[in-house]
Amino acid sequence: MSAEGLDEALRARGMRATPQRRLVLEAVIALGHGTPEKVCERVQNVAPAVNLTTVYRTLELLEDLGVVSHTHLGHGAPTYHPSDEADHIHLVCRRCGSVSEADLALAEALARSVAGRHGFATDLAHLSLHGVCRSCAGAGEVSGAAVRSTSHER
Amino acid sequence: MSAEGLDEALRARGMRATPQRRLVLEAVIALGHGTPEKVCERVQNVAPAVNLTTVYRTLELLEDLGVVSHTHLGHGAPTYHPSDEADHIHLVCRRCGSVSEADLALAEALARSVAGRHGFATDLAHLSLHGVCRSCAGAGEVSGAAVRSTSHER
DNA sequence: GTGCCTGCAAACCGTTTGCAAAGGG
DNA sequence: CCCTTTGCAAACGGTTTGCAGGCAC
Repeated sequence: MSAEGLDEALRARGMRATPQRRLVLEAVIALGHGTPEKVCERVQNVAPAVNLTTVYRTLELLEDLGVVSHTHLGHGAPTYHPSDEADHIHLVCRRCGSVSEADLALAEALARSVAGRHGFATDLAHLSLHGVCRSCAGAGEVSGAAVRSTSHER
Repeated sequence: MSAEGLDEALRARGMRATPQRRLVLEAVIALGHGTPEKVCERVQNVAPAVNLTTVYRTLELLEDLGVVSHTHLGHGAPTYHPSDEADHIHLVCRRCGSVSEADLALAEALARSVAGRHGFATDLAHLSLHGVCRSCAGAGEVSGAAVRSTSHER
C-alpha cells in the first residue's frame, strides 16, 4: 500500500490520517526493511520532532492494517517491511550476522505438511532460518579459536 | 551430555568445573526447555545464592561447548534446551502464544534446498515457525473485533 | 598461590506506559 | 469542539558489564 492509500484506510476505520503515520509508512517502504530505530531515524530526517514512541505505535497500527509486517531476525530488534515485499525468507548467519534472502517457495512444502499434520497455519513471511552462511562456513574451517570467538549469536 | 560428563569437558579445555555449572546444566536437562529466568529459579531451589548473571554466563558457555542450544520463540526471552533433545521444530502461535512441536524431518527438505542454492547451513534446532495454531484459527473466525484485539505478537 | 569464576550493583538496549498538550475530524 | 494522536519522561523486562572477593586447580 502507498502512503496515499493509507489515509483512506485510516479514515475508513474512523482513525486519523496524520503526517507521522504517512511518514512512518514512507520510511518503511523506502528502507525496504529496518528496525524501529532505523525507521525513526529516517522519519526524523524529514520531521525531527517525531518521537520513537510514535514510531512504535504506528508500526503496530500499520501491522494491524496489514500494511507492514515484521520478523525476528535473531537476538535484537525486529525488522519491519512492507507486506507486499514479504515474498522471501531470511537466512541469518550466526557468525557474521549477515541476512540474505531465499525464495519463499522453498518453504511452501514445509508449510503444507505442518498445516496437514498440526492444523498450524504458518506465516511464511515471518520465517527466518538460522545457521552459517557460505562465506563463514569457509572461513570457519581455518581456525578453531577464531570460530569460537565469533560463534555467539549475542 | 550429562552433568558428570561436563566436568571432564570443562577440564579438557582448561576451564573449571564448578557446582554452578553443573547445576545450570542439570536444570536445563530437568526442564527440557526454559528461559534463563526459569533455569535460574530452578537452580535457586537447590542453591539460592546463584545469580542470574551466572546463569547467563553459563548458558553461553554450555552453548559454546555444544551441550545446550537456544531458540528465539518470538518476542521475549529465548528458550534453552539440551542439544540432544533438539529433535523438533517449534510452532509458535501468534494469538495465544502456545508453542507446540513438530517433527524435524518436515524441514529437512527445506534445509537441503537452502544449502544447495545458497550454501547456507541451516541450524534446524533453532527453527521456529510463526503462525496461528489450530484452536486459535477456529476461535479467530468468530469475531473480527476479537481477532484484531489479540493479533499482536507483543 | 594464581587466575578463572562468581555475586553484586549498575548500566544497557529495546520497548511500553501515563499523562498533558496538540491537532485532525 | 471533541476525542484521537502525539511527545515527553519515566518505568519496564531482559541482558551485559565492571569490579572486588572467592574458590578450583
